[in-house]
Amino acid sequence: MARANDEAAAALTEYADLFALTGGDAFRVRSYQKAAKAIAGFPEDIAHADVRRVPGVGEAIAKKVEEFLSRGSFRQLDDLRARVPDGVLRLTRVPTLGPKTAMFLYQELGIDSPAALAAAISAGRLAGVKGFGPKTEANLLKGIEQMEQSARRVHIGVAMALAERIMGSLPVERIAYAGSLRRMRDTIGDVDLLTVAPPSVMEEFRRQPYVAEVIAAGDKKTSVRTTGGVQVDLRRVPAESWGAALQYFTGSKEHNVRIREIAVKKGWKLSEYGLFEGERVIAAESEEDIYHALGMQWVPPPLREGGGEVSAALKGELPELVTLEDLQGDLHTHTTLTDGIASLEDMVAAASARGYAYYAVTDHAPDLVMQRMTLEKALAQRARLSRLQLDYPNMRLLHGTELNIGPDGSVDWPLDVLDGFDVRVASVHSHFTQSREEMTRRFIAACENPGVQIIGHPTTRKIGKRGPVDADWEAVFRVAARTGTAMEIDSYPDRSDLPDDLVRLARHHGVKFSIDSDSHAIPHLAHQRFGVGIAQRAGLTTHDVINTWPLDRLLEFLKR
DNA sequence: GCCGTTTTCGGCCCGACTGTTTTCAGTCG
Repeated sequence: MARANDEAAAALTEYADLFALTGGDAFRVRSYQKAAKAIAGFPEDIAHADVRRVPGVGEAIAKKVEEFLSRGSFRQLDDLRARVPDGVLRLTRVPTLGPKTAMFLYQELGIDSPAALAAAISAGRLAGVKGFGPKTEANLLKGIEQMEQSARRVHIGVAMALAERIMGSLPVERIAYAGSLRRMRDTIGDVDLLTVAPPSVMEEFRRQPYVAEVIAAGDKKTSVRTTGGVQVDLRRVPAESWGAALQYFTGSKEHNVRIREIAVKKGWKLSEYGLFEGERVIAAESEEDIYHALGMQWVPPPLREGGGEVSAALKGELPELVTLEDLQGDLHTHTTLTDGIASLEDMVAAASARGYAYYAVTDHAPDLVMQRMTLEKALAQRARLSRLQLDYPNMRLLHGTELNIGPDGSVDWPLDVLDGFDVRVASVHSHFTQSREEMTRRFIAACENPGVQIIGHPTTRKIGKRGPVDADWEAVFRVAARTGTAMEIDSYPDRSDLPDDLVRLARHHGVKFSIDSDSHAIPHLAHQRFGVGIAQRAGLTTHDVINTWPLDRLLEFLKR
């Protein structure tokens, strides 16, 4: 993972936001945003490649990025940071609150953070202020509350990239992540790392450029807050206790309580140093040995949530969970034809390098007006794809589309046009606030449409930004099962959608799933691993996941 | 600030929704 890309992209995005706040030209704002997106999605590490080769990066942005790479910031960014308090930037993270409003609140009322805004609304200071009626105030308060709830936690994409960066930065014999990250939870509070290394690793860790603040510094455990605001705990463990430490620090707490009870019943003791009978070590070096010694199957980390997995493992009845290697392809991806940033040819080449048996290109359909799709463009893409197929004898290219489920449940194209696509994903992209009844009717109508095969990112949540839509999911899943409509597990980490509780519910009703990346750039193809984590936590097997199936069986299913 | 079989200037994704307004600004996807 090219981390320099992500950091440079983050700096440019921050600059774009600050530039917008200070009244900068909107087209330039867009240029910075576009360049940031392109840099984040650029397959090569820009620390070692010329950033001018990234589309959307010209001389001016290249200079900024180069300065950023050499010293962690650039002059124009420093200037704007000095002019706009950090809290004002955070104001724009409140849903429905954009740059204009944020700057107005700051300059006219001295409101310089979401917390200050909440206090001002509660104190009635916004009453009578032009543009702030009762509904706006209520919406803002709700948005701030949502933000505060999700603050301090990051989605798995951020946590995983950070963990992998840290692991790569320390020259140690052994290092691994534990905690909720290893359990592949969709949000992570702090990152737990275990290492086998000499004590000097702690000082080396504290000196790394991503460390903003040292919270605790010992020779067994060091805690820091990173520049991104995430807390990271690094623990040194003895090599002979590696498995016990991994087990202990992976959790969950509920899971570990159950495991320790079993040990105690046998007259043993389980700690982060091992499984002991008195002084005698029964197992400690490997996690598998510990579980086996306790008379149970090794439990895959995503299942370790205290939800019946321990009794299942004792009976030897854990499901054979779907794995990343089981996936034969990806059924939801984009290209530059709509909002992707890599060409059809490049995306297909990257998919082939991942060894897929099949790969679907599903650019947006016309109803999402901003994407400027037309039937002519879609058909031209189909022709391009079939020519491209000749170069990939081992991978079947599927021409698909991501339809837009309108407020009434209808989709972009009539049935005869839909029939021409191999893969039809349909997703909600607007009207998120419909009532439960309307939303339920909307999804049911989409499931009953014979032209729809897969419901994309069903709840449409964006972690830390937007909650899930409200629907009677049980009713939707019943119809999906009856009509053979698959639910997507969208692996894009800020979506992680469906969430695992709804996956369990859907599976209970007999629904099948498609674990897709929803890629808009080449590196996104690797996000499928996050979707597999959700599927594992929900107990899915290859039986449940249509894109683990061989092509023939998949196509048969998609015929409905 | 980027880009160019509309090419070195003048465009740049565009329409809809929301809450407020009494004709529209701001935000979003």
